[in-house]
Amino acid sequence: MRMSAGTPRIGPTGDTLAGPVELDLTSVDGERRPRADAVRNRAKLLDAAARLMADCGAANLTMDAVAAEAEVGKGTVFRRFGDRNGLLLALLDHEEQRLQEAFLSGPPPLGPGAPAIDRLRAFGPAVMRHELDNLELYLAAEPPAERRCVVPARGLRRSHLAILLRMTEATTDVELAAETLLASLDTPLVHHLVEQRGFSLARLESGWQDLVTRLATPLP
Amino acid sequence: MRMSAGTPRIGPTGDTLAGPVELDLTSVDGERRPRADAVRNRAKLLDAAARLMADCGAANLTMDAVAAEAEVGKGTVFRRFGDRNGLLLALLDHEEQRLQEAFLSGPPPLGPGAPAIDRLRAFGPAVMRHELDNLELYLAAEPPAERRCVVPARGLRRSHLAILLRMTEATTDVELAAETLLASLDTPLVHHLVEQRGFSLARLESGWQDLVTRLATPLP
DNA sequence: AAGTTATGCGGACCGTGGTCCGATTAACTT
DNA sequence: AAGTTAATCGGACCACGGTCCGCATAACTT
Repeated sequence: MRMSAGTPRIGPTGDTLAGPVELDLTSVDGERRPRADAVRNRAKLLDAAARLMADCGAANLTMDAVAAEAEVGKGTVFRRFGDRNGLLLALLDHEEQRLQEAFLSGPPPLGPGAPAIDRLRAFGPAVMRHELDNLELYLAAEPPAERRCVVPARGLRRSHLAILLRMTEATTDVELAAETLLASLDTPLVHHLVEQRGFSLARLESGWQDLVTRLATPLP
Repeated sequence: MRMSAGTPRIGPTGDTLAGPVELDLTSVDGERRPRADAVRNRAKLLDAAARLMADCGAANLTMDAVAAEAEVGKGTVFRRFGDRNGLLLALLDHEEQRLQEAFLSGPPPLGPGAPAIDRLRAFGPAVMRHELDNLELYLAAEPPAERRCVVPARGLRRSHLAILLRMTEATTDVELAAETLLASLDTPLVHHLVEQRGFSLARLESGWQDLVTRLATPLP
């Protein structure tokens, strides 16, 4: 459905020697350096999207409108981001990176420096808070069923959890436990619990702590 | 968004006595008995939808096509089911009921008669198997983010889990634990684990058992 | 049986997501 | 500097989900 990607790639580029060093920089695997207008347009589009999002809310963010606001053809939007969801995901990326920094290299107990179990305990609340802070975006960018589990951000969270779990004395199937933890942080779920069912954030957080404890403690 | 439902309802029906008994049957709360052609069309639509689903797959199930196949106007489809998702949900309903019967009144250990902990242990595998059996439908009928947690089927599963959990010696926040369990059975998640990540069903099942055990066992 | 009402019907209509292909132009070659 | 190539651009185009409103008719009233 998406691009054949089967271009033979028998290099008729500068090849053997011509633009040697920087070619390594831009093309790790034979990729092409993107054209100047392409990156310019990408930036314009993201900017326009963010602006419209702020003004009209995510629901009214139409692809046509983004294209118009960015003064760019509609086709360009789809070329750059694949589909509406891709655009939203790209927007989300920025926020997500801040979260990632926090648990990859931020201060303990979330970041490195604290015992794994404490980092695990801190992870849930951090994610919940982060997602509730950027709720609209996270809800709007929710991918459709099949792709939901494959979104890169999820992958990172997943392996982070798995690594931490493995450092505890847990006897469980670590991979699965990570999935379980991940699932319990699902944005729409958390949102629903807080908004429609009246769970306090504190309750959710202590629920998370409890879950972590139970998963990281060997059964008697 | 859906019907005002504010009709005053000062009963100009047969009222005080005319069609007394069956009126109670059809109108529990003053509701109107649906018109004959309405129920006929509803049936025709569900039938047509099922047929198309079997033939072309869920992805190609367009509302126009269903209307045409049922020899009915397009408006009727939307009137009856609200939106595409409503139609899918209605289709799903039938299968879901079979599952519900199984854990509400079927044979133990899934149904009543076995200790709560065993029923809990049996619940996960039953749901997973059921959803994987009707995978296409369950995936297609996945509601969009906001409504996902509110779908009736989910409510029933939730309270069932909560009730069983309360019957064990669990010390946890039962409501939350039920949500966690529910989340770990999410159809797209299970599907993804099995298909893309190569988890065996057996592994998922024993993962479920483990999770139940940990949630239903008091912490030391 | 005929009249009245309000419920359901149907298909023209609209907005939006997504595709396609000819014109355009950046990057590389000579 | 001019030419070549291949990727980008852009907007006309399409399909599908969802709405609307005048018409038909089932169910109730007399």
